[in-house]
Amino acid sequence: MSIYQRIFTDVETKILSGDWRPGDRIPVEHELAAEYRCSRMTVSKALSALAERGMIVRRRKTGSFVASPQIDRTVMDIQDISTEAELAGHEHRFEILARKVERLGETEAQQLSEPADAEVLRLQCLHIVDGRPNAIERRIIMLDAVPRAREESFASIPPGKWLLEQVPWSKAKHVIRAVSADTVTARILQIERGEACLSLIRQTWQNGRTVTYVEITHPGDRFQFAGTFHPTAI
Amino acid sequence: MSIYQRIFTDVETKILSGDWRPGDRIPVEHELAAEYRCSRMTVSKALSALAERGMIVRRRKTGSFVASPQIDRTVMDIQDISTEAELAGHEHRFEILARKVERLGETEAQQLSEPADAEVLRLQCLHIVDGRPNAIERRIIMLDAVPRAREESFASIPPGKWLLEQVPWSKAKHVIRAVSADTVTARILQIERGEACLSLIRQTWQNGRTVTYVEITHPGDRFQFAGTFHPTAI
DNA sequence: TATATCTATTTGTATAGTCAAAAGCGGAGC
DNA sequence: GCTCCGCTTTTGACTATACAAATAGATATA
Repeated sequence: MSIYQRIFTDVETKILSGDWRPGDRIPVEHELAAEYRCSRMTVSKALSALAERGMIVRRRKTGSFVASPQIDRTVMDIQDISTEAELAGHEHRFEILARKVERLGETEAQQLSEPADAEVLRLQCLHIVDGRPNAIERRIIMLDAVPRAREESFASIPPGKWLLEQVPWSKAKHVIRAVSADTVTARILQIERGEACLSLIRQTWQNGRTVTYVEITHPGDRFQFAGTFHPTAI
Repeated sequence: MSIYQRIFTDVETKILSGDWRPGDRIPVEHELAAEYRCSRMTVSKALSALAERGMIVRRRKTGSFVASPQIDRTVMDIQDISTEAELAGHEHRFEILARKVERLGETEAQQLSEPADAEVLRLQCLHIVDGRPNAIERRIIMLDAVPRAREESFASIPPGKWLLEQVPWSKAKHVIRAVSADTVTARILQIERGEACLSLIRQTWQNGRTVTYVEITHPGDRFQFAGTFHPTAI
């Protein structure tokens, strides 16, 4: 393994493990060069690669800092409903419909590839954009991965936003489907039973452990996912 | 603009313009270094960045080559129905339902941000996977961007696959929605009218010019998009 | 003929330096 | 107080060079 790869993965690991938190300053190039007994060029190559991936932010004179965790925006321009809604200039609020701590059932455990008795926080949350129901969020948070969630009421901050601030992101899986609204969903979203809904399932990992699993169901006529992708310039 | 950025964009432009085609060999590092009057390190930095983005492939002793164009697989694991279906081990065939050359209408022109009188090839195509209708593809190909499409019948190769082989990709926009099947769509896909369908719209550009615009409609119960994304290692 | 070995080419990694650009900071002058 | 100037730190770009690793192709050997 080359030196700059070692530096890259060492720094990446410290960030993903939460050892270095967003905003923390990373040792300056000549310090890392001394630590790894290599030239500044080699350190620079590793840090530049991390910066390109958005893991860190570099500024002359002030140094390099751990960036705020966020799902890769080049992947899909959806991550957190409240942020998205506000960016688009809409009024957003939410209601927690249910919140309980329990253990994972057999079927779900298999679905998540997690042990059946794992303790989880189960949340159900309704998002309201511009006064109309916009999405139902059904979420499971693994309590061994995010113990702080046990004390959080989510009264003033939606779960998705809270998690993004708490947990550095390392891997995510998305599934997008079209489904017909069942009776319960239709009632909550104030739509007709059988209407087309867009369902997004996302499972997020940190260092191989599941952090959260969420299914977000939108009324099909009121929502769409959009993203522009291109090979970014240097 | 720095030297390595100039090299990067020069090579990128030659590839995206079709000047250098997939498989073509790129001048070796010392040739480019002489051309740009810089050191080999600088050339190396530019070419490595291109390799990381998947624009070129580098191999010791043999040199660097233009990679085959393909939609960034980290973005979304869908690009071309026939390739996807075959990779997943399904039997795939397709039928061209309509094919005509015409000029862009006012509404559509606005939607695509293209001049209203632009000549286009309009295609409608049904995809059948494992014997069942899987998707309707409604496609517009801009004939000034892809003149070769005028002579192509698409009898033996589906339009999506053909385009991927012809046109290098530079930018794409996706919109995913859930829609209820209208009468025509329902009849073609052999589903009930009003059933939930997953609609994917993709517009692809090359050097700022629209290449193609396509809407693919899947039966909601038979299809989903999935993708795993993580910060890739060096 | 088939296989092993050598050689030349090309990329990959690293060094030790230079100079430049950005930007925070303190002090001089008003 | 405020503005401007120069100092210093840190990153950014680049050079010239060195050696290593991979490997296609030529050559030698069994």
